[in-house]
Amino acid sequence: MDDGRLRARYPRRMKIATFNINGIKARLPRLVEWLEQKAPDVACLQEIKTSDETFPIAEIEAAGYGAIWHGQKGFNGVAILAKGAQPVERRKGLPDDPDPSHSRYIEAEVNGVVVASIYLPNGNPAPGPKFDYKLAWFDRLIDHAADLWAGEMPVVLAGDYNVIPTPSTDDVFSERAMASDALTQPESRAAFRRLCNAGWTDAVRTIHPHGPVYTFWDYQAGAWQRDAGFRIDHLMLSPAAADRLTGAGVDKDTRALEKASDHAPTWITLR
DNA sequence: ATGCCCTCTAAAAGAGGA
Repeated sequence: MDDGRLRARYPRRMKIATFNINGIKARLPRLVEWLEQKAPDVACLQEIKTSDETFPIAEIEAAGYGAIWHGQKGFNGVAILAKGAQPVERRKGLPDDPDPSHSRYIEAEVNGVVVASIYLPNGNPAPGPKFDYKLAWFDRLIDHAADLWAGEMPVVLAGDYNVIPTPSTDDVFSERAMASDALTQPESRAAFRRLCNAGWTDAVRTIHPHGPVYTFWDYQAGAWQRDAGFRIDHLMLSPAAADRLTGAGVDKDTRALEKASDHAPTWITLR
């Protein structure tokens, strides 16, 4: 086997991104540009907001990506794209979901890595049934993460967790402004800590231990212009994946474009 | 205190987002 084929099978570096695109149909030109410019090896998408039948697979394949998706008409919806490869689907939805009508989880194997694309419920208003649903969903994710932990392969749990991990301005422009929001509630943060304490590594914060690393800026009230953002898109790594972590970042330039999503793509590199 | 804005679907005096 020549070196080129070896590199294709065992790439020396793998870039894995998560991107809540807020509507894949409205965002398709931005998505294709981003794939061509940033060339992630794997892209986990959330809020594709389209049914399975209307997923724009032709355009994504034309950009050089294979894909699997778990769609839903109008809301939610997740996908996993792989550059020059077909992600091998492992599951759609979490185990034991009492309400499988929400399309919020899809999991695949790509190049020897298990990758999940996660759209955790927002949970507003808190308290209330939507907040209860968020916490219950998070508990099921943590249970499933324990099962993945027991497997052989490195695991990356990537997505929009809808949790601001800490009150620090490193994670949120104003804790006070967000005090009543489901994203900052003690129960939301406790669930996120349970995942961390189970041994999962918050990749972005590991690479950038200090300073703001926002991933979301609201469309309203000039949030982008005044950098009123927060950090809710996370890539959580199993030990085998964390051992290979070499870099992480946020594609802030993508948020500045016309017709941008309110989230920015967030990524890691693994050796 | 509330809404600011955006996308979806339906065709709204709307729902949902974060």
